[in-house]
Amino acid sequence: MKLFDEHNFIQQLSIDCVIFGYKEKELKVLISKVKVELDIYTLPGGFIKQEESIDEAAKRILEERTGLKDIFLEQYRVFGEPFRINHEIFENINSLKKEWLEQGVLDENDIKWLSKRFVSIGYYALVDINKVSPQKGLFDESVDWYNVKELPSMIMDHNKMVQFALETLRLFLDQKLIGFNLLPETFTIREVQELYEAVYDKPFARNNFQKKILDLDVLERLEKKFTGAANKAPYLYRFRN
Amino acid sequence: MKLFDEHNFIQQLSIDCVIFGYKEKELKVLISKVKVELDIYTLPGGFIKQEESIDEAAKRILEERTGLKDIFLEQYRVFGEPFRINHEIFENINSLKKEWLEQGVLDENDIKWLSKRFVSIGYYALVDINKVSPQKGLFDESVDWYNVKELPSMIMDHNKMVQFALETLRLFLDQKLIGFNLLPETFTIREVQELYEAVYDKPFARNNFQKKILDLDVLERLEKKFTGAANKAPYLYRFRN
DNA sequence: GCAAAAGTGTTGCATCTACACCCATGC
DNA sequence: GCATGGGTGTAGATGCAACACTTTTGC
Repeated sequence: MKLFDEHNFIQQLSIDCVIFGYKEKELKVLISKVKVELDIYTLPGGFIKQEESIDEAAKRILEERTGLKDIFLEQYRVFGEPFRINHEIFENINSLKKEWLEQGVLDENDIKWLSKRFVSIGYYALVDINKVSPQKGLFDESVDWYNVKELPSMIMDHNKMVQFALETLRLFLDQKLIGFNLLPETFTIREVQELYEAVYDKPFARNNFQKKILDLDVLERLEKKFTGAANKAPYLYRFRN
Repeated sequence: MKLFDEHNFIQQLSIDCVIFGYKEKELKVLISKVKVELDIYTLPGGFIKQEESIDEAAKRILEERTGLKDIFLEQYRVFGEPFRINHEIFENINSLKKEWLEQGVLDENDIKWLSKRFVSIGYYALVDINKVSPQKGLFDESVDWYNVKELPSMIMDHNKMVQFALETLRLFLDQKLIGFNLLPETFTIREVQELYEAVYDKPFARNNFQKKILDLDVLERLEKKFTGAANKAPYLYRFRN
């Protein structure tokens, strides 16, 4: 089955997404395990159709893996070293290649197409992890969330891609107030603080943080949240757009 | 003469450079006028060879037009709308196309190659304008410096590309101390201030600016510069790396 | 001396940080 | 009452902007 060719997609150009989620005080990244006997991990990625913009392509790729539309998503850097070739997948696993060919998942032209050098546009996305049920792609054995501090070793420069994405996230978290994309609809200030601490990997002073966030004047105070714990109930907040 | 094909270059992917220079209190951009009867202007650009990284490609393109090596040069954004096709050049100027074909500058395959949709990686460069003698590319009638505030209307989204490059420059001028790349080897504080005023298009308070720049502790004070003017001679400074 | 521009110092305001204190809740 | 965590207030430090003043130069 001919999946890829230059009439449908732009050749040698891909998009890879660093999808950030947040849960249990940990910043997490969505990573695919490729369906091969070796343990090969990659960022969710895809290609650009001839008739769509790169932003639309990134949106499509994201929707395929997360089921979500209308997500915060932005390009942050291009990765274009000449060694960016999928050696790991398309050279060292001939048995699998054979299987794919036999099952008609791919044909020889697809393999050739995929084996070229790729320049990849890095996008990063911020999602509410509770709304996502990760979807496997064509080549995926599984798709899972990993703590950004304990990532598996991925193909090519994908680990470096996450590093750059994290730096971009840190740069803009405050500046553009994008962090709320990682939280559920309502949340307490402490939860915001714990998110910030996960992103920057450092503690913040509780009271000053509270003041700083409230002074931004972007949160709407709702009712109190009774946790059952032996202390004052914190207020819930909602992000005003 | 077959110039372009997918064995030498990556298809449908280009690099466009916003080359900033500074002279006479004006921030300038290097722009090509294309060798056609109409007035068509473009940013200097080029393609990526199969064996080189995108940074190397950008460096090569920059060197071709400016003759300079070791220049500050960084990617800043990818432009990937599906309408990014060279209509202006390759559809509305059939007479010229004929000429090129007859003279053997290009062949039909090259025209086809160039007529596709291109995704373009935007790079911006900062150069000492005095060291540059702009070189014409293959399709250029002329290459000149234009005040960033009075640019001609360029093809496709090239004006927008300059706008984004300028925003990136403004973001990093202070943060990364890259402004000194636009100045000659030695300069006065006033010259630095005038550069900043040109970039941000707003005035700065003289004495506070001086303090701020010197407090950065990156300048080395040299001898005084006697201008012949009826006032105190300013010191010259050199940027310490 | 005087005008012009360089260089330095000072004061006030806004912002950030550290510390202190009171409030609500369950046991 | 007491431990726990939420919420608010205040003093000190730091950084930036506005203003004032002195210095050097050529006429």
